[in-house]
Amino acid sequence: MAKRAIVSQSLDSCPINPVVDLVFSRWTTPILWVLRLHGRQRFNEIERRLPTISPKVLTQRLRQLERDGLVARTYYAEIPPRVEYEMTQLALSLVPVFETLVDWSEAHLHEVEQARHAYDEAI
Amino acid sequence: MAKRAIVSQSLDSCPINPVVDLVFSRWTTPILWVLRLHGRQRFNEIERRLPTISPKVLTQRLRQLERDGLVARTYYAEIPPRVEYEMTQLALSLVPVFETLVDWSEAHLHEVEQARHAYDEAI
DNA sequence: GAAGTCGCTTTCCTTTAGGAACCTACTATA
DNA sequence: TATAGTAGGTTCCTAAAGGAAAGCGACTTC
Repeated sequence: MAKRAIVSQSLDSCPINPVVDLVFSRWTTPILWVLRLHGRQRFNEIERRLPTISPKVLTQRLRQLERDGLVARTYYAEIPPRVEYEMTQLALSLVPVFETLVDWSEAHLHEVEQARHAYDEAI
Repeated sequence: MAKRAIVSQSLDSCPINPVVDLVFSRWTTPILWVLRLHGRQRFNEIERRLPTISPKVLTQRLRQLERDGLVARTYYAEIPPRVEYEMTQLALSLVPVFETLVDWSEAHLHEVEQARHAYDEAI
């Protein structure tokens, strides 16, 4: 808590840092992407579509996304229990942001590859 | 290396993941932001403007940004030595992306705050 | 002669994220 | 009886990131 306060004190000069922490921490964009592509779905469906995520981490990320208001969780007290996850309106408002990133990626990512090769060639 | 390959196998379904790794890994946006705000500058100037970064990490990040083609490094063999860093054209092409993030932040970040409070209140 | 400047590098240490494997209660199915 | 499926929780462990502090070479300043 105190550490976070000190860090943010220096990082607040970068106004996009809160959004980065929110949206671009590990696994959050893949999860949101899967939810966007395949709509409302259950825990195990998400897990199957993200083959390398462990259930522990998936739970952690989904809880965080739920707390941040980006994912809605619906619990059905059936047997066996059923839980469904979906993007919220707030998360949907991020879609244009993602599209901007996809556009940049398509336009410029190969330049990054070139730069890396050039850098590595030059030792 | 092998691990990275396995990970990307499952994360490539999220097409913005390479950009996220590139631009939104820790400290990269604050560094780019400082370079954008204050233009071409020296190592110690960046360090002073990011009070909590350690020189080791700043060096690591600058090298990575240089390799990725986002930052240009100019070395002057004077005594004491002088080094200047600046954004490349490639990095400047990211500015609209950053602005999209700032816009989203201004429009929606308070909703995230509200969602967190609501979640925490509900235990 | 001591200290400061610059752009790092090196070493050591702590923190943290994340993976693996196992566990839960309950039921339907084979 | 055994197995599978449901949505996770728990424990243990390791790899990696990152911070703190010291040092370096070559020179200038006090």
